Amino acid sequence: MPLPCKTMDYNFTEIEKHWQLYWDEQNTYRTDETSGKPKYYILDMFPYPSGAGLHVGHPLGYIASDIVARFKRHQGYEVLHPMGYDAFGLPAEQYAIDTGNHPAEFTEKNIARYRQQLEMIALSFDWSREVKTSDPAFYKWTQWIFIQIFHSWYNLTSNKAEDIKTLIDIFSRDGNGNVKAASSPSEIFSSEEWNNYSEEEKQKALLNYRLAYIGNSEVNWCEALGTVLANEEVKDGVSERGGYPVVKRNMKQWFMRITAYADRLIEDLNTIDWPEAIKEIQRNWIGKSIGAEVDFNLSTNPKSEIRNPKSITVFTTRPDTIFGATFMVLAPEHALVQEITTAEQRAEIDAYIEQAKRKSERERVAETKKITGAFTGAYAINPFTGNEIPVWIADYVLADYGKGAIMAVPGHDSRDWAFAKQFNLPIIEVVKGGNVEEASHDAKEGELVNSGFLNGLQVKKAIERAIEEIDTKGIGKKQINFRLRDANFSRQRYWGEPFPIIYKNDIPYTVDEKDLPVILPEVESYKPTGSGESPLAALTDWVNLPDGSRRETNTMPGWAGSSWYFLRYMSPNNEEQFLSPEREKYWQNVDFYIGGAEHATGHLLYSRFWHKFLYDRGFVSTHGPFKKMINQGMIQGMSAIIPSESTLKSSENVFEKNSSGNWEILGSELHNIGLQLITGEMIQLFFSADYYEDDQIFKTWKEDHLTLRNIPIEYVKNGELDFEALRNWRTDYKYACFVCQGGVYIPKNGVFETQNVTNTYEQVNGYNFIPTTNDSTKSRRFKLKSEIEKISKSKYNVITPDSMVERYGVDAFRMYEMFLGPIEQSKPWNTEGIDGVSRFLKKLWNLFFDRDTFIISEDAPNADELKTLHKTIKKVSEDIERFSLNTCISSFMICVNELGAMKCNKRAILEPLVILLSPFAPHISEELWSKMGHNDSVTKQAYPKHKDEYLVESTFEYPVSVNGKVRAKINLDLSLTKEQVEAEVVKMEEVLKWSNGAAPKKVIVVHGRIVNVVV
RNA sequence: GCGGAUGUGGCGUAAUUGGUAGCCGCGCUAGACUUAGGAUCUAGUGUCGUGAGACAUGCGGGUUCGAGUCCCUCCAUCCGCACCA
Repeated sequence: MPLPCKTMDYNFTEIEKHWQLYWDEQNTYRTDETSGKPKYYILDMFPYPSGAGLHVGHPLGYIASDIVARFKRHQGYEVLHPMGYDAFGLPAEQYAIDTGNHPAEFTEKNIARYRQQLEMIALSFDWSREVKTSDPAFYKWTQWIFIQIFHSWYNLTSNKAEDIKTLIDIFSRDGNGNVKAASSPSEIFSSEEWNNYSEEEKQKALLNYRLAYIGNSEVNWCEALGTVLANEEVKDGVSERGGYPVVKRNMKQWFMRITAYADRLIEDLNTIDWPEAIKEIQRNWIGKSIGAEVDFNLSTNPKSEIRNPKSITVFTTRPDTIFGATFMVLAPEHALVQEITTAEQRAEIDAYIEQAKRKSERERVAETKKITGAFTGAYAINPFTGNEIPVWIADYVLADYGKGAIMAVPGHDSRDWAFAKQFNLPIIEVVKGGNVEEASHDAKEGELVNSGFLNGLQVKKAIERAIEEIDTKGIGKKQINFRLRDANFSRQRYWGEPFPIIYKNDIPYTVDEKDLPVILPEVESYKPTGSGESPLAALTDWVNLPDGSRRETNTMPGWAGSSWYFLRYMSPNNEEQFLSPEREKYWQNVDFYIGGAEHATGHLLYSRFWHKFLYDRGFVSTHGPFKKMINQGMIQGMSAIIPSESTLKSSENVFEKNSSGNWEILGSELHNIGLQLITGEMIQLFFSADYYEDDQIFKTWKEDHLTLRNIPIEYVKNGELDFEALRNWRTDYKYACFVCQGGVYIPKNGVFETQNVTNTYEQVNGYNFIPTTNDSTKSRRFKLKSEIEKISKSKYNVITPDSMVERYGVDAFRMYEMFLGPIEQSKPWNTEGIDGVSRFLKKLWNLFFDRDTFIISEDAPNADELKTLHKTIKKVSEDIERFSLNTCISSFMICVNELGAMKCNKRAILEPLVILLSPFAPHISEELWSKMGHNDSVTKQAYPKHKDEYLVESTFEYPVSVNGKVRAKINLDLSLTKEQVEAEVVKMEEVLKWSNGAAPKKVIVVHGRIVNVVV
């Protein structure tokens, strides 16, 4: 059912409307697991529906994934290509606080706008699978997964998460003494003790082992805002919104024991096809370091008050440097500090601890370079040298990493070195290769010296040897540490998933699964309570249950829903299970994931964590959620920036005639041209970019007088500023004048009168142009300075897909987005280039028309036509596979240019071409397909395959280079051997000319490629 | 400071394995046509030079018959992390 197009005009608006309706009615993009085809799951990252809607940067990844999805359908795959929304989050909450309206209202409005824009650009999503994290039908299952995590523990022996029941069995049989689990510190109990525990005591003990547990943690507390902030809301120690001070505050929080998975999360990175950059960020974030734990005994030095010598355990990655350990440093919070501090040093130590505690986040950040510390008075014994070494405390040692204590090796650690210099502690060289008097030698290479049995060994070997010795002596062991911390899972917010948790006597219990979901209740006020609790805490009726128990009032963080949403798409309407097992079996996991790199340590890490947990517990069958991933680059905006002067008052004159008789605009001393404003209004001067660049006087003047102003980019067309549009933009621009090197454009609205210059007026495009110089080299064009910046409302550089679609159509827009360059690269959006693809579509359309008549020829194609087609099929298919979509568009252009030159309108060529193009430009393809007499959709056709036989050449024009520089060409039969080619080449006039007739020293023939003659 | 990525015409880019650097498009220049347009078509367009030619892929070296591509040094830009022992 083609549109009855009577003319050869390519009317994209009608065509696109028509076919979108058709696809909608036919359910063309509905996914069907029962098709029996092989599966392909291609996913876009979950968008947060912001109030601003989509700009041209957003659809880049969506269009790319859509092309791949359509391509895979043509290839016979059943494709899952869904879309939904990460609908909980801060902007909606902030909106609610500001307006008093429900955040759901704001969210719904934004979702509607997103949906409308996404549908507009013909993304082939199966919309029947749309999900929203804020929908109770969805978050019921987020809560359900939380419950599973809560009822699980991590068994280090089996190296996986297990049902908490298996732990309870172990406890009742053997107690916890021999349990190897990822856990919080807990007291040792026997099976007998366990069995005699009350229910409450049991629950308390189990909480230390659960994968979701309650812990005390420092949160970012912002007093001025009366709320807790997420890390990403804090910048340099102050709140991102408002810039108020943020301090650390200890609060009870839910945690996810992601650290249990640290090693598997780091190891699995080697098995997935993700961008190296993301994998590297995750590796650094998890921060695996291999080293050793070593005990240092405290000295019984008479100066020390220690009666029962104890030891301090440190973690080090450089056990080889232990002979160079000349002092120790503990974190101020270290448990032993109080115990070992001598009476003499107590005051100093207490003062140091006190000031370290008081430091706000901001001060801590600001003072990272200041070296502080205090001596405890205690000494430890270096187990290898036997020397007494002083024990210090300093806040450069972190309490929650390793053992919260280090052996300081100032010769080979720059932080220790700085500390030693500051407090005059000894520095010993133990690895050759630097000068430890001047700087520490941190490099992990060199030969050991001053190190007893390690002398002469290289660092790598020495590390192994030192660990062996530490082990033999029984003072420590090899140890692996991770930088990764357990993930805070509590938010003191309203707009998030409520926890399925009820407290009885302060012990958390999960809500019965049959009572899920725990619905987010309505509240009176969305404002923070000021006490650091979520707004839910104010709902006493909701919080307090009749039996005296109470609900958890925190909500889950944004990443809860996004950690598993990709699984829900497989069976979005299953009311009985979070995921239908048979669907999981079919879809498994995401084959190809496209999105931004900004989620490297958030969503992309947490998703892997949850997925692994679900795998351990048998809910999914794959190790990881996303097999292959690509990060699309950011599209930047092109901002128009104009220097402007806005302080001129009407009473002042603006231009003046200089001694040589030219009209000039000078600095503050300039004024006084024979032009004067008569209305008494303020005027605005805008200056051309070349004025700005070239004029020295102007340059100095601008410092004091000019502001660089962003103006709406849509007022710039083909590099020219639309004066009228700018003047109408803001009322204070009503009398704007435009100054360029050669003169000034003044609006003809009669606001100026002239003195002595009446005759020099020229009428230009509705403006009075007043030349200010006789110098004809000075340009009369008004040029714009443009700058590449992030797309944002405040820069007036937002371009919406809507405006592009209206002017050029969806197909042109889609193709242009891809044409911009490689998908991974960030690049600026420049609307001007879209004409190129727009012309391409018209040229393609015209291939099918003879004047106004649609004509398709049934003639057999010739060799050239076949070659053009098959070359294109080959290139496009290969390029989609390697995700190089910009080069696909080039190939299509070359193809249509060539067919146009051949005036080809043969069905045998154009039919495959239309199928080939349909993933990129689905509307025009569908229209042409149906015009060629087909009743079914082009989207259902098999993708063409190229045939090599049409591509083979019999001859090749060899470039002939002499000493590596191409000097001539020669057309030779490809059947010639290397020797035959060489014989032909050496005879060539050009070659003889460059070799002065002498025989070449050497001739290199690369068959079918190039010939190089060395003379 | 550490780690990662990227540097090619006026602009976006191409060159999949070491083999003709600049494909495709924008812009620009000239011309044609005309219903005078935000249309279409033709030719040209890396730089210098009248020309032969020379020089050109951030800078400087190296390997090679041959380097945008491989190796070394440096520079610039962007993005992570930032006292993690």
